Amino acid sequence: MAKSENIPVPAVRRLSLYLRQLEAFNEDNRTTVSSRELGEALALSDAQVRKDLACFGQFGHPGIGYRVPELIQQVRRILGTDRISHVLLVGAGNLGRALIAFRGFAKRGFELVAVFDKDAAKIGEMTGGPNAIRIQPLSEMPATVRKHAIRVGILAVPAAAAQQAAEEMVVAGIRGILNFAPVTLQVGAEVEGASVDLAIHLEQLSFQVSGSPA
Amino acid sequence: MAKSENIPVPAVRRLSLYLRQLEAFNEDNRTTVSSRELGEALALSDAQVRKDLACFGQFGHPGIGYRVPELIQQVRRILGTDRISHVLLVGAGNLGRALIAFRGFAKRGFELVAVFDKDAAKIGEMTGGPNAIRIQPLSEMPATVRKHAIRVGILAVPAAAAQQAAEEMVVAGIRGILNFAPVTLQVGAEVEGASVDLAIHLEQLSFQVSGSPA
DNA sequence: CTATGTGAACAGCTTCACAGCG
DNA sequence: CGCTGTGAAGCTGTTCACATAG
Repeated sequence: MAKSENIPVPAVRRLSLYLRQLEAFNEDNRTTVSSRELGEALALSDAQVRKDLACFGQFGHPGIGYRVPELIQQVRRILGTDRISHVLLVGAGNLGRALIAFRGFAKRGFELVAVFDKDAAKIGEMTGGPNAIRIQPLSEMPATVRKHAIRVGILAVPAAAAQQAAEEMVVAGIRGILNFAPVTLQVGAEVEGASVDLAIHLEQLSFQVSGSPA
Repeated sequence: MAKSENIPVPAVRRLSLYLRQLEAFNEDNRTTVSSRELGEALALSDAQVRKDLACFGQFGHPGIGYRVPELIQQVRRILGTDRISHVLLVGAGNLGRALIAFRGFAKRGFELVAVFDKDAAKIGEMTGGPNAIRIQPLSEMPATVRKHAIRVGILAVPAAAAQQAAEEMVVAGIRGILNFAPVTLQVGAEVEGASVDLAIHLEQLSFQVSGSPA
């Protein structure tokens, strides 16, 4: 039975990995999978897989394992990606444009419906590449957020502009920010933040590669 | 004194955050910082900051705090970024090109010195934008890795090509892979891996935004 | 016999609280 | 005094081992 409280944060992170792997199994027409198989594909123990899933309900079938399509549906429901979520982007620079062209979002239940930039020269311009979309001024953000019921936004502006842009996103009604700028955003507790800093990931690898013995 | 063993993985992750914040303080010409101030800027407790740093040595000065330039130097040394590290990129698609144009690497001690792609049509082409660089065939990777003493590589190819590309990187001598493809790479224990999956980060935000009360 | 779900044991990380130094 | 460094305590997450179900 679902332990509605006491859900470890790491378990939620792994839930996304389970979903990704389950979808891979599903495309290979696997119908069931055991906790051991799922764990092996993700370098986790079987017990870990079972404990994580047990946080949210009883999805397994003793002697059988987990039915792949069923579990996919359940995990999507838990993560809130069983319906399409509208997402916006602030910052149409190099990274922002790469994100617009990225086709991986739709597959996972996200649709990029609006792009904003501070630079007046970019406003109104259509971005190139696939999924082209019109760039709007920041002033239109509150209305667009309301219109499309957007809750999550991606922030891809230079470090110096990030804090202010984040504040404008919060004012516009954004509840979760995926931040690509190399700064720690100071936002209220009512807003969730997640950061991706490319240089930091390289640093971590650098440490691991230097530190481990040959 | 440095506890040369028993270094918590989370402490190493935070080390990169400390460095980033210290550099921000340094640009504001702050000369010293206390564990409390450093922690506040990163939403961590003062004790956490002290414990983390104490894993690697005694850098603080009682009554004063930490001297900013001194600590920056120490942390860089620990992370292995006190010298420039050469990095390669596999995959010159949308994301790859955005990474090539990204100026944030150099500031943190990384230099992108080579780009590889499987697509014969792209070979030899110079990428556009800043930091333009020639695209090489995968067959040249082993020689280039040796020539530039490259240890870390960025993998930015489609999911279906990622595993094979990763294996070629390992054969070429790469020791750490930063993977942007939405798959779990199966690599030997002698190779370090780190993954960035944009859809997964959005999923996590989606969960947090849905799950928390209004 | 296979594979889940789960209490109990274990390990690891964080917080606390304070001695000690400048 | 202010602030670090650190043992001890507390807490959270993981692994183990087994009862249970198909």
